[in-house]
Amino acid sequence: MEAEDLAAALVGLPVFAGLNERELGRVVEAARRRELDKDDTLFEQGDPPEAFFLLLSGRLKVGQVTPEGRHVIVRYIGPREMAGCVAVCGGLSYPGTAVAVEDSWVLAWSRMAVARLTERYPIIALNVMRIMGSRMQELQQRLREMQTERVERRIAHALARLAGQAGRRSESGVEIDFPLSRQDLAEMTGTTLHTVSRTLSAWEGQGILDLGRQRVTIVKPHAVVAIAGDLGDAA
Amino acid sequence: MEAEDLAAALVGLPVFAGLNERELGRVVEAARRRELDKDDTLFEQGDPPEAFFLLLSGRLKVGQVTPEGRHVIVRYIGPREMAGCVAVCGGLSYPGTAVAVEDSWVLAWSRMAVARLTERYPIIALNVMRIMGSRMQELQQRLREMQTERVERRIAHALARLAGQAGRRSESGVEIDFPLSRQDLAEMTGTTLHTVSRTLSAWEGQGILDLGRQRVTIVKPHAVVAIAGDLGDAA
DNA sequence: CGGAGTTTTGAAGGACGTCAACATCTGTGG
DNA sequence: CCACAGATGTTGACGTCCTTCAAAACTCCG
Repeated sequence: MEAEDLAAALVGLPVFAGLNERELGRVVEAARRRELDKDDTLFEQGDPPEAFFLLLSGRLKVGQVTPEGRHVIVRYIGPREMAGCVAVCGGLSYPGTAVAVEDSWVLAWSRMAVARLTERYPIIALNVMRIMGSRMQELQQRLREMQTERVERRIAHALARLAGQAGRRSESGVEIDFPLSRQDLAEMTGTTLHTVSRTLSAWEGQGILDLGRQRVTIVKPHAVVAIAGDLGDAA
Repeated sequence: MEAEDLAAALVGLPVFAGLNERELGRVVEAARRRELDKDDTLFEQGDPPEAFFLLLSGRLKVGQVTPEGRHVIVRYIGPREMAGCVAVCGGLSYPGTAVAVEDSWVLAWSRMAVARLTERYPIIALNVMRIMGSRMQELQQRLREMQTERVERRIAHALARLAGQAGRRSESGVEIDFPLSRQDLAEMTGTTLHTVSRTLSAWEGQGILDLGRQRVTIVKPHAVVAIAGDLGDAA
């Protein structure tokens, strides 16, 4: 990919909204490109934040490990999304570990480059502020779900969110477009892989889902939304 | 309180770090002061975000209500802390409702004033970015707790956090310095007031706490931290 | 003193985690 | 090409943490 193409890829991104083409070119020049193979680690929980990333292609999984060794998935990051922004915004370390769940390409700006860019183009700081605001709303919503909702609903919510982020229309419905295990879903929703397995199996029995190894296809999206929403059953 | 005193009150605040006294004066001039009586509402969930606030004195409770009518407390805000920042940072509405739990004073900047100030003093945007970064870390930590920890520990965590934010040394220990009901603690930790009552009573029996109506005093802070940390019992 | 809000405590039931065993799939190497 | 190991997924039984339901005691305030 050439520099011009990269700049083109940045057009329309909320982070760089308000910059013209030439300015985008400058921004791209300050970045390094980096390729990640599946299962490669981009940054590790606790590391000093050296860079801020933008995902060009592929998909990342950001997770945390508790002192007791329990794994939690904070979020998945798709193409044209940022990663590492929390840490670079003044954090002392990355709060989580980012791993590629597919082969991926990222753009990386060093901490210094970020400082220079935000100084030169203050609008970037405003854009980041806006994006972090919406991420905080998202986090607050998940926190509320965790506090008030049953496991079944939380799983439905997670599936609905994933379908929105990474859903691909297939012949039988909407397929989550990256390898997603029962364990992953459990770590997203604060439950166990057993409960996830049971729940998904039940839904498959009702024709709502089509399941495979590390693969979920939503056959009846409306049913999933209904479960996530407020209806207890959705036959 | 006079304008000069207000400017003095702003010195040392992370939001306005990097501004000199004269600039702080300008910032103060752009704000309106507002008094809140106990139980007054500062802003309501869903309202369009009209202003951004800084708490001068007193204490606010930010909560959300789910579509099903369950209440969740997002956070408490103490003196010198910001409120409404998520919404003003590009949100379409306030994500929660802010209510004064004590008589309070706030400084309020209208949305337009915020836009003018961040344009004139870009460092403010950078500061806000930093603050939001640390708040996001805090939120992620709570989310992790909700997913991995038992109720008992979550309550201990909540108490430890509150003691840090609003603890006042009294003769018998550290007292949470504002009215805090069992229901409030339940809404912070995702449980019921019954479970909170039972848990706190047990701890009082062990001499860890001293309880009253809407009042909690931590007699043995180390025991609370131990429960929150990793030890199952703390006699 | 009355009444509303808060707190305590008991009992019963259920949602979900834990433990255990087995099935299935994938990739690797002989 | 097949066998095997390791990862992943399924399912059942059981226990328990916690919610739900219920009732009573307590505290503050007018």
